[in-house]
Amino acid sequence: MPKRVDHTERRTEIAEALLRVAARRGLHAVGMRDVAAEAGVSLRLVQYYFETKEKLLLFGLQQLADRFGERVAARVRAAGDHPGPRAMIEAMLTAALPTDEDSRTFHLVYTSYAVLSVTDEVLAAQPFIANPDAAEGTLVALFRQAEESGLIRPGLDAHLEAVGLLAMSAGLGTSILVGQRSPESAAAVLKHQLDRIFQ
Amino acid sequence: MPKRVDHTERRTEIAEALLRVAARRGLHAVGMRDVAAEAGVSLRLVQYYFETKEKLLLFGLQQLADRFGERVAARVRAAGDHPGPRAMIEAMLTAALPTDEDSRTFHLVYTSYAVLSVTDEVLAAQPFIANPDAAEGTLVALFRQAEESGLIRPGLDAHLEAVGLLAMSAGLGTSILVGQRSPESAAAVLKHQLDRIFQ
DNA sequence: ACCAACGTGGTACGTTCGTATCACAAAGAG
DNA sequence: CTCTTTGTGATACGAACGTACCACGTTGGT
Repeated sequence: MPKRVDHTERRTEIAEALLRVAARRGLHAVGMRDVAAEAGVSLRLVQYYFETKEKLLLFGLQQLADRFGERVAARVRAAGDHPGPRAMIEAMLTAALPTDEDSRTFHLVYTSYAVLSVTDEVLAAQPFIANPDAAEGTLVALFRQAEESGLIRPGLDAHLEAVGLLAMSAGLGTSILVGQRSPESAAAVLKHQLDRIFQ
Repeated sequence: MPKRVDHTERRTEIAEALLRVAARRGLHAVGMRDVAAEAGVSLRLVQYYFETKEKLLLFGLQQLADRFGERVAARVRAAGDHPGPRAMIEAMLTAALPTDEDSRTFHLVYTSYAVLSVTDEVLAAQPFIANPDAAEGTLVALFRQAEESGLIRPGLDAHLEAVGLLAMSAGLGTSILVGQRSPESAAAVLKHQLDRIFQ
């Protein structure tokens, strides 16, 4: 049976299983055995490809961030061939809202990781600063571009707007997740905010 | 030794211990024995006053929400004798930001509960809808009041503004918690947003 | 003064967790 | 054709967890 196997691919499959279980039962309740069962492999294999649970969690977080990046990129591409800054910004912000099962998973698991990273030092590492910072940078650039095109009233602080919008989007996402708000009303709030900034 | 004891008071003490441990090591890592040690009582007593861990968690969440309500109320009172709507709104929103150790605890543990409530049905019960909804209602009322006093430009949607600001505050709080943003810059973002709404 | 209920301690039980160990089959290298 | 490496299974181990059980001193009611 033991053909030579691609480690990276196998690790990805197992990490995907981890994310599925985490989405279903919560990240705190995920055990090595659950991941193994979900991936359809033995416990030993999970141990083999990720020596320790911590490394599995780390890889899973990385994977989650990567997948989300692709999701946002796809959304932006779907916004059209030459989308204006407003359309791109709206696509980015609404992509982060938990509207379908995939984005629900992302939001829930990512938030779980964020909570873990506060008390677990080794998990606090890269992605919780790098990833949102990148989104912030992109948003700032889009605002600057919109400003030069005269689409928004001049003199507004691109950085403050970008940070505020991202925080608002994240907060709305959480309230959707816990069932307090509908995705539609959250999108309306974001749209309202953008309406005030643009034109 | 067994004097007749006030159950409510004892339960409160134990719940406070739970919150302290949760703040230090994360809610997911809290065990009954940890709570007992932190409260300075035996494991048996924790079992005695809360028969099960689930009930302890539920009570702890209630306690956390109560304490936060008091905190916000104190902040609003501290804003002055006859604070304008703007000052009250700003007090409410900044009270939710994790600036000191107490509010850090609140934000972290509350977020942990929120994450748990998504997958744990019994925990999803009351406070995650009731509490934010109350804040939303208060904010809406303040906006209406400000509108009637002519402090803000007419025709703005009080509900959309309230929801957006609360979400922004929550999102900023999380980014402070994970170390991405400083409390000062988060407060500046909120202030900027309020500046645009008022007058 | 007795008796039932209350408050408290100690400890044991069954389960689950992450990790380690042992064994072995298949495949590439020489 | 051997031999070392790689992949995989089964299982064992020690710790920690939530909970249950048993014993005992104290208190208030009658």
